[in-house]
Amino acid sequence: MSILQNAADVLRCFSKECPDLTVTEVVRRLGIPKANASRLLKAMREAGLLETIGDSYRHRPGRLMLDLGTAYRSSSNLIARAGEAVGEVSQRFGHTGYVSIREGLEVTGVADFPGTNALRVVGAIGRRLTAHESATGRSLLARLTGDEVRALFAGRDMPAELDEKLADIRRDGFALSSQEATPGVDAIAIAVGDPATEEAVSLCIVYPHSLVDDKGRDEMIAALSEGAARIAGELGDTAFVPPRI
Amino acid sequence: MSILQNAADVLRCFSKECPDLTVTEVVRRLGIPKANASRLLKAMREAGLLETIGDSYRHRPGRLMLDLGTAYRSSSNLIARAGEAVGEVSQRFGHTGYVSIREGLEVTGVADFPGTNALRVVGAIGRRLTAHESATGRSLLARLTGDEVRALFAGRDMPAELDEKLADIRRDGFALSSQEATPGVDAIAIAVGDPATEEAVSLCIVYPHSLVDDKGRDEMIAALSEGAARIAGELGDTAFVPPRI
DNA sequence: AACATTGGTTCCATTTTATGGAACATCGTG
DNA sequence: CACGATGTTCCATAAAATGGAACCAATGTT
Repeated sequence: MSILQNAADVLRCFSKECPDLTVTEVVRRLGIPKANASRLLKAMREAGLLETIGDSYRHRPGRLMLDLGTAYRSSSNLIARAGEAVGEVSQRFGHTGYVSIREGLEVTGVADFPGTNALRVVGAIGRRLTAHESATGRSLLARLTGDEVRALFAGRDMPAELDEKLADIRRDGFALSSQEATPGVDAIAIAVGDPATEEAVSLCIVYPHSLVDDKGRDEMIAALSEGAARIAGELGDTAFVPPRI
Repeated sequence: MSILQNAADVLRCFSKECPDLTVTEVVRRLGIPKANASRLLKAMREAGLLETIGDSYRHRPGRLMLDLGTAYRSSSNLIARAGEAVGEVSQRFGHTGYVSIREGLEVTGVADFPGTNALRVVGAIGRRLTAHESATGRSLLARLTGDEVRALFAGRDMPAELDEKLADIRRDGFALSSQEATPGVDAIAIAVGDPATEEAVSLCIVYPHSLVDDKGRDEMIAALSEGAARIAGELGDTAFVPPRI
């Protein structure tokens, strides 16, 4: 197996929750011989893929990785446009907004906008959610056909009401969640895609349930869908369903 | 040379300005044989370090890299704290703020806060600045001794007035720039370090020159230095100079 | 329609690296 | 000081990367 694969496996060990690793932690997680892990981390350090924290044994991703995240975002004008649209809505209403992408049954935030209200939802970026258990994930799943969704669940049980929920999203053009992943937190999500690159992103606003009534929610849906519709129009996304409240 | 080194070199080709690459672009930039580049990119793709955009020949950093940037930020509680402090100041005054780190004679933004004023400075993150030609860079250089700074310029000419400028920063505890990197844009920067990890970051606010008078500027210096002083106190940074306006 | 041009991949023998088990080194602690 | 936990070095073997050239495919060009 290529050493690149091993290096990538090491990198995959990092996350917001686990921001640094030692040689033995890598050994435990990947089940590789200690000697390999030691040399691998050393080589990755020398290549700049990792760096040590202070002069301790702890390793974190190299500084290089910061730039790559940025490059990723600007490589996709879908993400850039989506970020712009969400940023506007986030600022107008003061609630936190983010843009996320799906990979299999997981969704990850790629951009976020903190929101300005005193009571706001924080920390969306870098957190992984299960696609079918969040509005943002379902808005992305709804872009697939029923068969494609079932294929994603190959092996696992597909939640009973998911089909129905996705049908609703396909009809309405937007997804909602109320106190689902986090108590007291509601979310609105609308997905849009770029046919040229076959990417799709979800534009999402999260807000405290207690702070927003139906009217406020509908205003945000309208604002978000205006942004999404503009992007869909510009990029020629035919799968986009103009939201109807 | 390890293939990791080559892979890292490929990754270093990416930036905000160059968010995707083809095989031949890599060949041109790195001067390696075409066959190697082709196989290297393929291996990196298979490892998840890269991905292709749509079904074209263009490559961009893998999705993985997004998470790594996030991990990097949360690996350093200095960066996290600095981000918090800058975020508060940014929001209070509506101007863009960012946190950056120095590496040799370059500084890079690691976190940014867009600012809410209609007239604001955008796009700080991922952009590299020359350390001595920006307030944020000089605030970091001022933490070094004169000899250390001269060592950084080994070979190159060290700008004549830099020594003097850095002395001022060491005395005042903050750095200013007025229309230096960008016409019409001023900046305030204060550096703070974590003795435990030997990291240092700069807290910086950038704002349109035309929008802020001396009084407003001093208020921002005060707010920023309050945040910086709190961090310095908590982490025990003895090199920190409490700013005096 | 034949022909260069550009961009990418595959093939092969040779050279360079990675592997994993075990011995060795280092550090902090009871 | 001995212990346990962690990280590094050594070695022969197994597995890679290398680079030159041939090959493939799409795109313009006369």
